[in-house]
Amino acid sequence: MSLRRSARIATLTDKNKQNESVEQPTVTPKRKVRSKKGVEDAIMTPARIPTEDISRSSKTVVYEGETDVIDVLVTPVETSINKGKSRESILPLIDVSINKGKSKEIFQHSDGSKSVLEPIDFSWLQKRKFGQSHDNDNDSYNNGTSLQLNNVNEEDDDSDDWEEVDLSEYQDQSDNVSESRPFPNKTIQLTFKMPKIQYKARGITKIERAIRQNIHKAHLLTLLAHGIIRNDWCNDEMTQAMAFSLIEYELQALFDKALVKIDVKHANLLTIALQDLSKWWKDYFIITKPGIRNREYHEFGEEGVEKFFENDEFSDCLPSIDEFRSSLRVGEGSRDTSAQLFVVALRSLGIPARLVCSLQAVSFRFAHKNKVAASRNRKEDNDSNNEISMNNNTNEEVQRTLGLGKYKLNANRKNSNGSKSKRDYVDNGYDDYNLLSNKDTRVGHSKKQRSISKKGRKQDGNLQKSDIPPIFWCEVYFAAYKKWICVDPVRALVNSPQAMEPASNVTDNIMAYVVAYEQDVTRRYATQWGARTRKLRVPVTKDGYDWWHETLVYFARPYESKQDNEEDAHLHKLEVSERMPTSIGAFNNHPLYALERHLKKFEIIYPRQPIIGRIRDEPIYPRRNVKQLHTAETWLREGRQVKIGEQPVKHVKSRIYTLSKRRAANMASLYDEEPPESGLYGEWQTEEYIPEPIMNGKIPKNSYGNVNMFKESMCPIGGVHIPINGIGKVAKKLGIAYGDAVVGFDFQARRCIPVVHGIVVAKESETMLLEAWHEHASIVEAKNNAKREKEVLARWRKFIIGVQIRMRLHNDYVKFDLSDMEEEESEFHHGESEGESELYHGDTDEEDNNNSIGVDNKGETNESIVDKVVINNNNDFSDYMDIESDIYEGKDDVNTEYDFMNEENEEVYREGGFINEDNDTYEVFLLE
DNA sequence: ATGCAGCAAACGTCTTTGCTATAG
DNA sequence: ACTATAGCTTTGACGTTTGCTGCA
Repeated sequence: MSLRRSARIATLTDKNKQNESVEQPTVTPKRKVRSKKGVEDAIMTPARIPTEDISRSSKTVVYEGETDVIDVLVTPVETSINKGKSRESILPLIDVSINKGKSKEIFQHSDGSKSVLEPIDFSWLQKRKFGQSHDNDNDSYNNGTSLQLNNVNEEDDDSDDWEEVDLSEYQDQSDNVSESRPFPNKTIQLTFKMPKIQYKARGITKIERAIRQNIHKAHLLTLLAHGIIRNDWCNDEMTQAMAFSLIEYELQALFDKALVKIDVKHANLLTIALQDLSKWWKDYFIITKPGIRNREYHEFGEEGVEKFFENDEFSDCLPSIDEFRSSLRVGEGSRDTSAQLFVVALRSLGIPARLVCSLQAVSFRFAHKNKVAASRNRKEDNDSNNEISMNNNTNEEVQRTLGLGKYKLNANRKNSNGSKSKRDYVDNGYDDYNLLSNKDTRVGHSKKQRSISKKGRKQDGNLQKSDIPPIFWCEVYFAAYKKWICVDPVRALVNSPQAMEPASNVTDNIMAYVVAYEQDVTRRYATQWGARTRKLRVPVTKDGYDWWHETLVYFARPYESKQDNEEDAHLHKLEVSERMPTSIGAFNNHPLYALERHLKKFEIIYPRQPIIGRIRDEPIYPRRNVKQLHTAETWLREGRQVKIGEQPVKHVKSRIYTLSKRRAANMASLYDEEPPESGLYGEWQTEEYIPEPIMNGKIPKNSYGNVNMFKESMCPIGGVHIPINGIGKVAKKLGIAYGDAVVGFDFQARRCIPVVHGIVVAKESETMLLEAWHEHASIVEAKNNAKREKEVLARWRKFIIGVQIRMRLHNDYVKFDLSDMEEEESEFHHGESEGESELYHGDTDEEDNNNSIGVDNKGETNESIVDKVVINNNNDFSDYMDIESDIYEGKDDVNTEYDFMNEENEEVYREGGFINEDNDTYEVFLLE
């Protein structure tokens, strides 16, 4: 038996053909089919069948998952091809779909070889013509040993891809099913072994990346807002007063002294004062919590966040400024609060101090899978060992969360010696208002008031002396240096910006955005700005949109101070003087340095001096020497031309983008020609395109008979570009020499199509041409208007005649025959209307205006039963809305014909349309 | 354990001047 | 006979980025 298929079964290797005819079980007697020998060995190549097509089609495809059975129902399909251009043909089709929508499947054959199975392209199939008569009908019916797959055009020369399929093997089995009709139900069952191929987990999609980036941005904004609020609190007079009263007089005096004069000597004094103040602060303020920490993405959405917020120990939650003040009063809180209150203290002393925060937004980058897994495992381990080593776990967890690195928390938290002295200073009953009025007595106050101990006060020596970089710290402006100097009160560090940057392997403190309210000062602290830090921030998009910059502008001061300018200059200097990266990879896309190995295809280093360093013997060049190259054509596109005598500085293999080029390349490869290369030029080798002049009224054209007008500057000298499409015809008519102006290219279906916009003519003919154009345009417009008017009137005429016919039918057959309807109708007709008079609208000629269309019945049709129909667009139909809505709701069965009275007691006939309430128009359905 | 280089996969950019049949 | 126009063609290649892996 045989099977008629229109599947393309092509081969990868075996090109031998076996032309065996086959019996046709379906409508068409037999087809010639090409495929590879043996179904089992068949390798199906044609690809790209859209899976939707398969699912929508009537043909049946059964895929039974692990059972590896594919049922294929062969259905004869009648197809008309090419809109009647070609003969109709009948086309049996097979749908083969495997693995639910995967576009490409790999099949393992019995011999172990793998091949790609590509489903059948039905649209392609349907376009193939099938011959209606077949020479070998008898043969095919008789021997029935081979399966012939489609190809209809037996004479077709492109048959190389097609092979006969010997189905004898397969047929032996299926013969048992039915002798006379081998496939009574036209179902074929093909059995394949499922490929044992592990598909790699898909990588990160664009959407996932966008989601993460948005989460990152949202988180940044909340952190930014958090800092703004805390900074506002730092400006609170009351809190400042409280802080001021706490500071010992000696310290205050020291600051007063340092601020007397602006010079280096006094600056040194200020440094000392700051150091002393931080030492004092370190003693006064006890850190009980670490404050904000960076969290990994996977920790969100799990129990991590809730745990984080439930456990007060890890959060830095101060609901209002009251808690902020009380934290100052009590002298304990998170490390963040400590830094913030220190800013309060500085500002209370009149020191210009900025609150600095390294925003810890959850990263939008994707953690390495093993890292995530490791961290999860660690967590699980902890959970499972909970009972056994509760203490250790707590410590570990706390340690991890706090980001304390190698610092071990003291399991036996005792109130260490360090806090003893402080207890003396704590005063729960501190009176704010009292303080305000008694600033002079503040020293006494503070000393005295710190004598009360506070029970339950926790203090951890490790938290106090931890030397890990902070999240919050501050900056003090040194007028003498014209610089902002960083101060970390917790570690009593002054002017050690490098100590603020956490190690790159720390995960819970990532320095990417350092904001000094309100300035981005990241570059002061990030030592590897170009190589590392930059990549942690929301990237600037291709079109130059810098989200972070735009956001900060929104929050920034409306004015720019001199300090800001100085700072910008300083930060820029820092960026420029950043130390070189130490790894090869870090040079890739580095803003300052470049290696030759990272050059892109259209880039070159020019000039190759200076070499500013070496890494593993590779010279390091400044990034500014990396120059973009283009082909001569591309430069022309930019309105530039290569200078005479310049040679390409680089050659690259040219890529083939268009069909014509592909054909040319294929031809060339036949002759073993080398693939073409294109020469690249740098901008320094080019000059502004110099257009050719118009000589003797002749427009200079390119080899395609056009004028290149990629830029307006490319217009031929003495010529003018008239960017009006269609003006070429006019020029031609007038006999004016012109050239089509090519302004660019469109690319579709792998074809390049020049975009012509207007023409180029000699300047002297411009006026004449434009006049002719206007004339031409007005003629065309008038023609079009006349045409349109004619069409409109024709439609109205048709409509009105239709209405008249309908009315007459109604009156003749409905009204008089169905007496019970009459009553009902008459309601709508306002009691008027009997027979023809219903539509008759007396002498209304004078009522016609622009808003009405009156059509006189000139007896052109015998159907006419009315003289005039008025459609008025300007009336307020709201009065009729009730009736209209009745119609819409189907309360009225005869909802096609009504006439109404408008305000002028004028009948308005409306039928077959509806009122558009939105724009108060009456829309008409023209009944064909 | 850490950092680096190379690998693999996904994403995104680059492309740079027809032909034929039919209707009017 | 000539001109204008619709429809058809074939469904990309490869450079760059980025996460992953293995090695030193």
